[in-house]
Amino acid sequence: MRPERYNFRESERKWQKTWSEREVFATGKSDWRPHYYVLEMFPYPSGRIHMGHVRNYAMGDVVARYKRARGFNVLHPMGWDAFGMPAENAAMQNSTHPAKWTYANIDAMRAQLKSMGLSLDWSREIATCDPSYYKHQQRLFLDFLSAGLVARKKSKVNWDPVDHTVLANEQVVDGRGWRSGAIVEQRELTQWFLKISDYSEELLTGLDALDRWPEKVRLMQRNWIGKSEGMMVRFAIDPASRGKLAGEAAATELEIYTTRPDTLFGAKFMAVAPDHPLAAAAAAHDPKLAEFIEECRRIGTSVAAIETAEKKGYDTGLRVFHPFDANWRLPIYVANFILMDYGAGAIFGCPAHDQRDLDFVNVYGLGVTPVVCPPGVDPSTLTVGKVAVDGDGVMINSRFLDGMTVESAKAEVARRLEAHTLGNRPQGQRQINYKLRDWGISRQRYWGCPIPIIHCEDCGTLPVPAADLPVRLPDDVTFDAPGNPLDRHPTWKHVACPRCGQPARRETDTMDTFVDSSWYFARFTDPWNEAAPTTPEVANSWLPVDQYIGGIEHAILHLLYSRFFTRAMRKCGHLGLDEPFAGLFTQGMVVHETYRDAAGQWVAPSEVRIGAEAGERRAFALKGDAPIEIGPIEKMSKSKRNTVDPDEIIASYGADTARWFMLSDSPPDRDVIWTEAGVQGAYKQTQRLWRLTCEIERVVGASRPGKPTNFSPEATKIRQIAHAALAKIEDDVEGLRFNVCIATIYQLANSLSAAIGAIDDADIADDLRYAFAEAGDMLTHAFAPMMPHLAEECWEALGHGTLVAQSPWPQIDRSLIVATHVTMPVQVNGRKRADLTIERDADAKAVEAAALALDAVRKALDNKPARKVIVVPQRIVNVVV
RNA sequence: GCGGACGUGGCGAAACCGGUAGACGCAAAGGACUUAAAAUCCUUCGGCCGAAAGGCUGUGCGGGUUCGACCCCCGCCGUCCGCACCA
Repeated sequence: MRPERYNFRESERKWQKTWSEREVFATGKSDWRPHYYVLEMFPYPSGRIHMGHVRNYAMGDVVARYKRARGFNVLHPMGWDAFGMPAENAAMQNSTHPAKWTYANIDAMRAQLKSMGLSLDWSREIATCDPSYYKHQQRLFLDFLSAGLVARKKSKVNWDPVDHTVLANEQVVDGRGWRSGAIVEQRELTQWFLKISDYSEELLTGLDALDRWPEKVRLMQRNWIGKSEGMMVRFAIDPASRGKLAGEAAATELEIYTTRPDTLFGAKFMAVAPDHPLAAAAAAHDPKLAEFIEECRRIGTSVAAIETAEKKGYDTGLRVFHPFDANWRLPIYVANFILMDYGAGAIFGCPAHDQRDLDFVNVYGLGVTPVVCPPGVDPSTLTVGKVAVDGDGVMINSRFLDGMTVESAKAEVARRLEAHTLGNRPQGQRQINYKLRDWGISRQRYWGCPIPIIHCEDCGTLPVPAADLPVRLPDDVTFDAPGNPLDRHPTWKHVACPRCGQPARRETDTMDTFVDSSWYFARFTDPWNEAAPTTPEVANSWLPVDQYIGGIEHAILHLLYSRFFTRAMRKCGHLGLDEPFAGLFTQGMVVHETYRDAAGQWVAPSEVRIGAEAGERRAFALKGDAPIEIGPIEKMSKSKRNTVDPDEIIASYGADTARWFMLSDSPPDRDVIWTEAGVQGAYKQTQRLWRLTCEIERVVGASRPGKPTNFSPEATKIRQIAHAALAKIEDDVEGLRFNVCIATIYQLANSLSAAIGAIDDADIADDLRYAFAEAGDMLTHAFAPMMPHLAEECWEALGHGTLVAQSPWPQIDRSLIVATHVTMPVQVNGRKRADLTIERDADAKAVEAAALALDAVRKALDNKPARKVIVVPQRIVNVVV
């Protein structure tokens, strides 16, 4: 006799051991079967896995196990995104070494992941902080350098004056450093850049082919790349106004960028960015202007300030000539809303058709002339008040452009300005601009990949010779002072110049951690290669990743950087493809109710008892029974203490239950609400499936019958149910609709339960026993990707000597699914009145006649003749009176 | 401000191409078994009328197209997300 209850503790341990001993999930290196690469975004080793990880990895594991059953050679690896600031923060707080802290966390999290029973190939495990990984990253950096994909340039950065380090934009909150609380300064620092903007156009057009990516992510990347088509136009500066400028070499012209050359006759002013060279030149003789520029700089960083800042400007006194009218002069302002690093850092202002320009003009009273008249508006009555006019229309007040459409006016202005010369060059030139900036990767941090560069006073900036890689992080560093420990290390940075041998200085900046995660998916394809980052023919055989799964928060940064890296690696011969991820799925978050006590302090779910009072849900403290306020459902976070520890769930209910609950109910791309009742429900289902399997085993008996040649109607019915359900489950898993898939599994289980209840136990015929055995196998296969431990236990109970994890997906007999008869609803005037069961291939005439003959239909018609009968074969009949 | 997504029972949701709205699950109510509890099993479960059969109504709101609309079109309302002085 099988035990009544399924003991998850015993079974999960047993099957995990079996899988590991038999190396069931190690990916064969020489395997003729088609490849399938499924990958979940690898975790940062913070110390503990959280429910978001459980959800993410449960989904990936369903795909991996399913594809393995479908006959693919599946690659499903795991690693650690192990560099980053938390390790340094921990080092400062607990005086432990970042490496020690990180590797201890990795050990703890690996054990947690293993307790989930994931079908991972642990032999390929990598950690980005390991020299065996970052040595190849340094090699990639040097290859990119030789390929012209690396630049060293000055740029503005967020500088925290207390912590002495650069901060990422995300780490600046309301103009202050997130850790120190100090007001962040804008500093010019020389930084290393990866030239992602070389690929702006390719990264943009490449999105079109990523048809298995969420449209939302593609759109976000499109907006981020921010392509715009416009013109660079040079305006001559009126010599009479140039006295304002300093020096003999003073500028004679001003170049601007515009996407609206058609509105040139609506121009009222010119504006340059506060850090534009012309602004600096004009400020040299104008202390008030210098002060204005300084003020703009101070406000510059804070997002909040930008939102509320009014449009402000300062008239330099300089004047330019309108390109189409030598008698038309326009003033040059320095304005706080012009960005230096976009376009030319200067614009011409057309207030009628640009909201910002209009706001500006309304402050300084420079006037408004509309030049585009929207359709259906009388030009003589057109006025512009507080809202600029955008959109299409007909050109007015624009001399030779009058009457043209916006589009043809743009073309006409472009044609004329390209033909017209200023100096010896065309006055205007069509140009495409992108918002995408080059990627600054320098970080003044210890716990990151060292940039393999040596600075020599005589020879300049030199790459570390390949033979000297890796540039290893020194172990003996201190974190007792702010700033970069590498920079103040007594010896590490002092090296001999690889060219002249004189004393030189090592680069002490390390790489942004996003570099580490930009190519790990490629490393997984051959992590044993010590000589090179990839083995191209192996990498090319696995990549692109067939299914990548992770959070939407990486929609831009990580997913864009990886797309760039793949192209850069292709250029250097490490890969032979463009796109790293053929399929992308972004899963929703795990959310939970929040709780607060009377004092307003957050209370953890584990400290709360949920009860009912007067029919309403109420919460009480486990200790003392004080009432607890139930707050809104929010993303699980430590600060609100609404987290649930996966370890505790796995200990109380088992990994299968945790996985099953994460996959059921909510669509995978939406948030899932974690509830105690939901977990308990999932747990009940594991027991129910186990009981059902035991019953099937009892019906089937000790020896399985062979496949009979004929099946009784009862046996056929069971086979139809099982085959049809499995076919639907295939579709659901392929479409990543796990919640629907689970509903179908429930339906199958319910049907089989009912069928068993209906049979007469006395004498069970072989064909029925066969049908139940087959249905039991199919049911087990159906839930095996979600609850793999229970599935192994059931598989064994059903009399198999093999592992379900290594068994092929059952063959579906499609002829069983197509029934001979169909039942279709019959509507009268769009309202359902009856069901009609008829031969599947009955022709429309026969269906119509049968439908009209139904009592319920005749009654609904009430002797009135049918005006029209619509028959959709195998779907529906609608009788119109 | 710009862009996008979503809105279906008490709750999570399903409905794949315009064809039976609410599959499946949770919660709830009633019952069986039990000394009792847990576990398990059975029944009911969008709203209104009705003992039932059945009828009417119903997918955020208002229109439209269609034999037929959760689905398509137009106009609103609400929620969430992303971007944001990008010329």
